[in-house]
Amino acid sequence: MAATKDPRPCSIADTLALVGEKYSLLVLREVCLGNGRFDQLVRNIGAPRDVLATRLRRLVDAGILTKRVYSERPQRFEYRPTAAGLELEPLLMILKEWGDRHLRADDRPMVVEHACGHELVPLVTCAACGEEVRHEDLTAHPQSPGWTVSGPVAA
Amino acid sequence: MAATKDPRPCSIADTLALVGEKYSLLVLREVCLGNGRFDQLVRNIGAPRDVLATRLRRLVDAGILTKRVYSERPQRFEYRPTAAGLELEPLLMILKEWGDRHLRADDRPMVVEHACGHELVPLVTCAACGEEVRHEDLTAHPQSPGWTVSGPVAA
DNA sequence: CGCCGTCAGTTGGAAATTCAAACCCTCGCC
DNA sequence: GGCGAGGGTTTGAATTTCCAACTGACGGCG
Repeated sequence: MAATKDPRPCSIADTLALVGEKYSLLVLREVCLGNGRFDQLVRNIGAPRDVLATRLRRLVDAGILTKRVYSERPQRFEYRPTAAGLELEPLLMILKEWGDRHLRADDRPMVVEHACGHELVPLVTCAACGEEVRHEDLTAHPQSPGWTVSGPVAA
Repeated sequence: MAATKDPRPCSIADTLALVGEKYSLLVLREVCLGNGRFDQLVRNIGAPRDVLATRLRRLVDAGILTKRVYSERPQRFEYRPTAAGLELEPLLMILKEWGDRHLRADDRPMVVEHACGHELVPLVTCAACGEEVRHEDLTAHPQSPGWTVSGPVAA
């Protein structure tokens, strides 16, 4: 799990170090759906119980989930997303949208409805101008020397 | 890698099966930055060469990357994102934004500029109404029986 | 009380992956 | 001929994953 050499310093990599392991984002999915109990997670995700236990510890440590007691005697727990965890939900929506479009043929296993009454189609926009983000409109500026980018990728 | 039992059918899981393995999204990052050559990828990502080779094959098979010859004699290759690959770039922006906000203290290693002249702050919005997506505004509707959701997660 | 069932994990050992370094092959260049 | 770059593959050891079984604290039932 240690970094091999010294790769590009990057917040994407840092975030993935927390939520990029197998099953972690599926845990977040279930927890966002309100299915936060251990056995529900095992069933809905299909992960081995030990791996799941490890992931849950990590996500709680990272401040993405909290472990709450929903019943003393018998003691029973439930995992819920923190505010920081909920901020990752858009990630799930984009993964879902991509999968629906590219991997499925009109048999979407889940439909998400937005409060406005329409089915949610998530769009990533620029907070400053409101435009949808397109690759050609982006320019990356590395802040540390030595970590260059090779310019825009033309079609 | 086989699914343990039969977990919830889900496009999020399907998409993660393609891009959720270790390093895959970092490959996409580099390729979107224009650093598509094998040795660049090894250096910038810090992945073992063999694992990287495996990931690249998988991403090409999935239609997320293409392998192009940029020089015959000596034969040299370069990986580039396909249209489908570029559609995953917003994912990277959200991971970056989350990491910048939660994992860093004003030492962002990369700044992305949008064509509008401002630094990019990605926002996920509803295509129908334009509003920013908030957890409380979403309702999930599973399409297959047996895969319930336990209702909204209150604060 | 004795037994069964649920929930939330832990344990143990075999199987699959990852890691790191070394190696290979094709070329261009001097 | 030797060196170096680019783009991988091979090898063997170190980690992780997987799976099934087990634990332990209860609650309920007869």
